Amino acid sequence: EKQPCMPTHLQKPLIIKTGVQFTTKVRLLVKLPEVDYQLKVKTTFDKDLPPGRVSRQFFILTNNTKVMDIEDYSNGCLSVEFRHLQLKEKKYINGTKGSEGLLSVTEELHSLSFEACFTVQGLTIDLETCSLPLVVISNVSQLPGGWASVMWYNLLTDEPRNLAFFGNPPRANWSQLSEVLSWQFSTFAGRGLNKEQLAMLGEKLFGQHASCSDYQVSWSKFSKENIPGKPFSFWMWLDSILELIKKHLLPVWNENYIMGFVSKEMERALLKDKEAGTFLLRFSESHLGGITFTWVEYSENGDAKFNSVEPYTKNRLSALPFADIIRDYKVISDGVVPENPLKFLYPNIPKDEAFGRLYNSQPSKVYPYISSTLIPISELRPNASTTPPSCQSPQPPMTPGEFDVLCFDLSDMNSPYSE
Amino acid sequence: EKQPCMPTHLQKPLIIKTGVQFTTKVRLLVKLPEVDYQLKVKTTFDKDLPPGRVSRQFFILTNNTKVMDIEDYSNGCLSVEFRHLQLKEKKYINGTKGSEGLLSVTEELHSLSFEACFTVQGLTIDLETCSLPLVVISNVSQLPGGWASVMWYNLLTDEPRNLAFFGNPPRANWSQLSEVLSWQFSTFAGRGLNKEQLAMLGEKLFGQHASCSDYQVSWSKFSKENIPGKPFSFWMWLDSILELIKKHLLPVWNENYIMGFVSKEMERALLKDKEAGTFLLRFSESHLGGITFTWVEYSENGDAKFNSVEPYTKNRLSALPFADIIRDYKVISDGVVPENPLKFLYPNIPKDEAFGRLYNSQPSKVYPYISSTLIPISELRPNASTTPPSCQSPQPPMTPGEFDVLCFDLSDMNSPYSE
DNA sequence: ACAGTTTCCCGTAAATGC
DNA sequence: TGCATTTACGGGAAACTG
Repeated sequence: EKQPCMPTHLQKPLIIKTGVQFTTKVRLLVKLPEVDYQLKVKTTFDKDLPPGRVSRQFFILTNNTKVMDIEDYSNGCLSVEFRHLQLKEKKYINGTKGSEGLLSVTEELHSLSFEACFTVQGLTIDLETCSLPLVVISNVSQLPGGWASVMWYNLLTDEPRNLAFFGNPPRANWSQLSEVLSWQFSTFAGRGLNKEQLAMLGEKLFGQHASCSDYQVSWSKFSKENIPGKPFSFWMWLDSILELIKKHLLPVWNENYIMGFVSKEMERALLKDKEAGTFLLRFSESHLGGITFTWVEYSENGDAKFNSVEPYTKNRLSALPFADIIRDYKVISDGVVPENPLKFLYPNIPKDEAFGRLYNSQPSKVYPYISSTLIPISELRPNASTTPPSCQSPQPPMTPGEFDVLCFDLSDMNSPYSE
Repeated sequence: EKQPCMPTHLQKPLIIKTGVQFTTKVRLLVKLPEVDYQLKVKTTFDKDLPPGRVSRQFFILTNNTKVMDIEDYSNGCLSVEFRHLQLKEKKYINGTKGSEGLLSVTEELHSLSFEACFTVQGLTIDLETCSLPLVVISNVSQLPGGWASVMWYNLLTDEPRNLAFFGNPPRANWSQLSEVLSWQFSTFAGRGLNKEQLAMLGEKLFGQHASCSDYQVSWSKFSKENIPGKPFSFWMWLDSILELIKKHLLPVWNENYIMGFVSKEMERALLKDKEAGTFLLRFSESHLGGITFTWVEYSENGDAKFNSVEPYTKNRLSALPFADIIRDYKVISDGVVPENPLKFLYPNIPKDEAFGRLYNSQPSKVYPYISSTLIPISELRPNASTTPPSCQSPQPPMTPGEFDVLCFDLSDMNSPYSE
């Protein structure tokens, strides 16, 4: 006699942080006859999990029952919104933790259940439904891992609540995955990734075999294994860049001035033979969340020389916005007057024409003080060098594909991390 | 038959933040005969307060009883340490809040009580004692206000628990107060304030009448009223500087390179006739937690010209350490090659001699990148000016007086804010 | 010892209360 | 409405815990 209130469509797992409030809403899609009594809904965390299935157990710290109400703004159906819900971990549940120690916390999927019971014409009916899969984290530092799970789940299954998904996660085709990655950028940074940028990402995952859009990526390779020679996984690296854009590079990114994902080889191929002082902007591949610029100049004998500045990370960028860095960057070679080597944004846009609108208005007058600003400089000693390796080929931007976002009909989650 | 376990000596109020753990320890100074049973101590917050006396009420969220133990490292007396105590505010206690709405939260004094009961030879004895006065805050932004209360209480009363102290707080003699202020700096920043620095502070409080060491300062003038023309009180200003020193200027302050508290008039009097490029370091009087440098230069006709840079605040200083700012500061006047105008720390110490040891080691090589650093610059347009007013006279440093710190015998508090 | 995970708590921002 | 105070929670770091 327990029966799901409604079949639900494709549901996305979302992320909840313990100790941080979230909101969830349940809507009754069937019209009940004669609803003149109160319909109480109770929400429970991980209600139906066989114990031991997940290694961590949580409970709802706050009030978890509420009476349904007629939705004011809609067609009069019943709904209830739980606010200020908060999750807390159950500690020391009979000795030790559950079995699946193989999964990391962000691979562990959970769910919220909703129950209601009512009697109509002498017949008692139990309604029950269950939310989308959820990832529970305890610190925002786990958010990137949580997002990786969300993406992988959405991409690779239509099952509404396969909580064991990460026990044996399927591989993704690069053609699908690259679309999702581009969608991340268009959703959170306002502009997706173009063909060349995606090609570079594919190359990072597969090596030089690139192009092949039906290569497959394993979950592990995507977000768990470190990139060879680096102390972080592919997704951790990519997400650090997404964060950098969101917090410090939004206008520059949206103007499409950041080529960003381009190999060092490609970079050289592009800049070679461009006018001296032509530069492009590229994300660091060696450090998390860094952006650098590379410019070309020519020695007396005509040899191209490529210089890249030490990547700027969030700390530096919060001291000085990136456009201002580009405007003010100076190189001092051997006591000569400092000069800004950045003249043309690749392929040939005069710097101020590209970035002019993005420069910060100059320091306010703070009478009686002399205003002061920070400027980024490099001092060149005549004994540095850089290495040159192989090559490849990119081009202009393309519109990111649309990612199919489906709605969650019956219950609607809202945590700070839900979108 | 309730009797205080021990008279206690001078006790200092300390600061507890709601929701943040603190520790307190009670020691039984009388030796009990035949202690073969467990002596349980219970701690209560604001136990004896007549309701309505304070406007906010709090309770101990965590376990508040514990059994006394023989202190291992000492002479075998009984003691108990409560850890992980946490305070939470009682909400909506019978309608509205208490009466004393006149006091701000940091003026409201509270206390912790400790009770124990034991039976010896058929005689039941209740022991009870009560902690030092306490200030309860809910956000670290209230910490400066809390410290002001702690200082005023310690300075002006010997009463162990006059919780009504701020109902009518006495005035302080400047001679006492200045000693306490200096002690704040020597305790938290490693170096106290000298005679000249204190004179400048006195002047700020009293105006030009200064010198008079028996001037009195009211509690309100010290920490509640704003300085005329400024949006902050004297103590808020001073504390912002203390914080700036603690976080960003410790070595420079301890080397005594920051004159800091010096009026603009005095500054000019000092720098006048010093060699061009002589500078001194001074805290901003117009903004909270700022430090600036002022240097002297001379025009062709020999007139002294004084320049002060826009004060550096914690944000700037966390992007670039202050010593490096001094090392790298450059002024660009009308396209001429940038020059560092700072040559000699007042009175005549060559800059690098003074600050050399404090400079950050130069940027690490980040092959294959060109390392980069931020430098502070000012661009001078030939239309700025500065104002000159009156004068006075400072000199070299003096050792700060010792502040009489008395121990708390019976119970010992420990919160992150207790010292 | 160590890595994965959680807790702690400052500091900013937003919300709340008076 | 404005100011005083509290709550919220990201982010860095420490503590925990197998």
